[in-house]
Amino acid sequence: MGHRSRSRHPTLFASEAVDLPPGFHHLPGFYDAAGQRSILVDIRAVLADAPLFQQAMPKTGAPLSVKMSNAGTFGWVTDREGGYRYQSRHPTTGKQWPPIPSSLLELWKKLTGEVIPPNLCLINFYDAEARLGLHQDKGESSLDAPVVSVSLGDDATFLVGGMSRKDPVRRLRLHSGDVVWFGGPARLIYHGVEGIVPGSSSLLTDEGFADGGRINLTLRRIDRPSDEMT
DNA sequence: CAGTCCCT
DNA sequence: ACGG
Repeated sequence: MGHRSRSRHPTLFASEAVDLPPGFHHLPGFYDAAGQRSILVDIRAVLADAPLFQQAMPKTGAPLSVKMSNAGTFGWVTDREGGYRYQSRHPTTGKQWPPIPSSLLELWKKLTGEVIPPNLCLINFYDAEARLGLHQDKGESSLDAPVVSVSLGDDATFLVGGMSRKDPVRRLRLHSGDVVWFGGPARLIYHGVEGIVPGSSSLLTDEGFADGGRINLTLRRIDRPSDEMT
């Protein structure tokens, strides 16, 4: 530790200053190590009650590589027969989703200033092979409310597009403890996850997730469940 | 169209 | 571009 070796290469600063779309916010290092562990403990308890499960695309039945679960009044669910929808019960256990941990409700209020709390927390688990193609978070009735996202565990290459599928896409490296949120003009922006960097964080393995990986939490507000939304 | 596959 |  004898000398300062931090790079001050100008292009590094330039790449950090990537201009993101209006309404899209990246807060690197929002949670310190203790804060990350605290949320992960909450999520581990949620998952004990509402285990991760494999979802599938509407009509084709193509499986999603990201394993998911939910907390809140509603959860995001998709399968071949029913398509994208919000429902109050876990598809395999039949139980209602556990409540959203208070730490995440506080984050939502602190960040967005929204008076109405989120009622859906989607839990996404990425193993070494998991990806999530470019998509829009639509279907929610409340497009006024933003989407808030917390990254835990391994780094991810996040894709930030535009309002059209063919708009140019930026890559954004997300680290454990980062928070991203988007609303207003960015609420329907195309986004996705190109992949993770396996083994880049020890948070999950330290907290008992044997194989590591990445957990992402997304908070939203929806007004009602739905049978299908494409 | 939150999927996979294949091509310039 | 595809098929569902």
